[in-house]
This record gives sequence, C-alpha cells and structure tokens, in this order.
Amino acid sequence: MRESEDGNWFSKWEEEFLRPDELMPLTQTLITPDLAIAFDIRSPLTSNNNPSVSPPPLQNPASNHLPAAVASPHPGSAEFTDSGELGGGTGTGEEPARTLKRPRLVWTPQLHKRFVDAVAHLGIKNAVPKTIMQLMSVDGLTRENVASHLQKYRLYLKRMQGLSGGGGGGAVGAAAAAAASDPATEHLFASSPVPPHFLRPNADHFLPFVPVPAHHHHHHQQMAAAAAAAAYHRPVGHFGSPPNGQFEHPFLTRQAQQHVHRVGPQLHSHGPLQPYAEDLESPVNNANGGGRKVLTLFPTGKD
DNA sequence: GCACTAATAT
DNA sequence: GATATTAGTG
Repeated sequence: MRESEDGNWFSKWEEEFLRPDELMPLTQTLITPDLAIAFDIRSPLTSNNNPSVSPPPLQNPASNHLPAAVASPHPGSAEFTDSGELGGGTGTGEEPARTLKRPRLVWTPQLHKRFVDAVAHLGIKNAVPKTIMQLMSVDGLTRENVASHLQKYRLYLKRMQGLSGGGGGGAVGAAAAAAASDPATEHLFASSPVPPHFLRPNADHFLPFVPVPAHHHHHHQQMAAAAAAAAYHRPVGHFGSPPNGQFEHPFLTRQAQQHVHRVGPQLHSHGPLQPYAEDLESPVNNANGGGRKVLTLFPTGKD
C-alpha cells in the first residue's frame, strides 16, 4: 500500500504541476544577448535571431514570450546595474561582450519543483549539482545555480529531520508542521512535497500522504519577484507581456542536443525521469479558461 | 583540473 | 532571506 501511496503522491504531484507553460524559453533571458550571439544561440520559439541591440520589445503580441523570472533591477529606482554600472569603474564605453553578468535566478515554485523532482529521481547519493542540473534540463541553468539551491535545500531537509525526529509526525507532517508553525519555513520549500525517502534514510515507516496544507497565507517574494519581473521586465530585455496577463517563468527545457549520460552506477528506484518535456500536453491552462485549476502556486487571493 | 561542499558576500 | 561567489577539499 505504501507503494501506491508513493506513486500516488507523485502522480498527483506531477499531474498538477507539470504544465507546458512552465517550460518557457529562457534562452534569451538568462543568457545575455552578447553571450547568445557569441554562441550563436537562438531561441527555439523564435525564428528571429537578430543580434541587433534593439530587439523589438513588443513586436509579437501573440507570442509566448513570457516575462523572465529573472530579477530585474529596480523598476522605479534609477539604478541600472545591468549596464555594467557597478562601482563606476566600468564607465561608458566598456565592452559588454565579456564581463556580462547573468541576472539573478529566481527559483519559482515550478523550477523548484523540477529541482526536487530531479533530486528525488536521483536519490540523495547521486544528487549533486551537476547531475541535478543535467536532469533538470533547464536551459540556462548553471551548476552554480543548482549548487547554491541545493545547499539551501539540504539545510531545509536537515531542519525537517530535526523536527520530525522528536515530533512524531513524520517528514511530510514535519513539513506541514514547520510550515504551519514556523513562518520562516513556509516559503519556497514548502511548496513542493519532499520525497519520503529523503527524510528517512533508514526508517521503515512511511508517512501518509499529507500534502502541505494550502497555507498560502502570505504570498511573498517568490511571487512578488515573478510578478515584478513580469510587470516591469527591463534588464536588457525584450519580450513583452502576454495579452493574457499571464506570466510564468521563462525556462525552457533544454533542447535534445544535450545528452544526459548516466553518471551514477544505478539511479534510484524511480522511473527514468525522462527529460521533462514529454509530459507537457495540457493545452488548456489559460488564465480564465476555467477548465483546469490554474495552478495554485500563485495564489490569486482565494482561500 | 574538475566537481562538491561549506562559508561568505552581495 | 534568497542567490551568487569564493575558498577549501577530495
């Protein structure tokens, strides 16, 4: 029975979270124009690869170009750090082609979900930055990105182990409890179920499927950041806001060009964790279509 | 030299 | 607090 539960939570999990719009192109958002040019990278969704410095921001109203989940400089403030205006040393006339910095990566719940998914399929042992990154197959995602996130994720797991150890609730229960009692724990990590085997490396007992209660009380930075990026994308930007008013993060599953070779001797007992992008077949999803649950990661205010 | 982790910086 | 970057280590 326990197995079915496992399969159950996972299935439901993926069913509700994996949608095509989650995998949007990020090629041109994380990768700076110069880099893209240098590497001759083109967006798969756009036939336009104009290296010009003035890409039409709103040229395609019907385009799927969704705003970046990339933190943009202050919208209202007059601080443009993207122009290489840091410290003043790099005055005008700098060569932007080389020393460009990627925008800060924002780990949206969707992205984090993918992360957890990858880690779950790999097992704790093989879950190292490089492997995770490869399995995630997210365009533009770097090993450093994953490493940094992984570090924090491990801390989170550790916290939960500590809580579950004496609480008697269990991993998921601990997550719920933590989320419920610890306001500080409520944020990103609580948005994705933690694979049971993570928190009980040697325990025989499992935990009932207790999805973290939809305590989406406070929507915070995660959403705020995404919304902000959506509202006023302005880094080096292009892409305009979709007419739907819908925004998602612009990550795109990497093209099949990158082969994920098996790094570990044997992976976990899970499925092959196929290169995400196969399951995305949910045409319905628009904001007010009403057909499907419009994702609960961005609490619009209900509940 | 590469990759991982922990620590530290932004 | 969230990410990025650096430093130490295998």
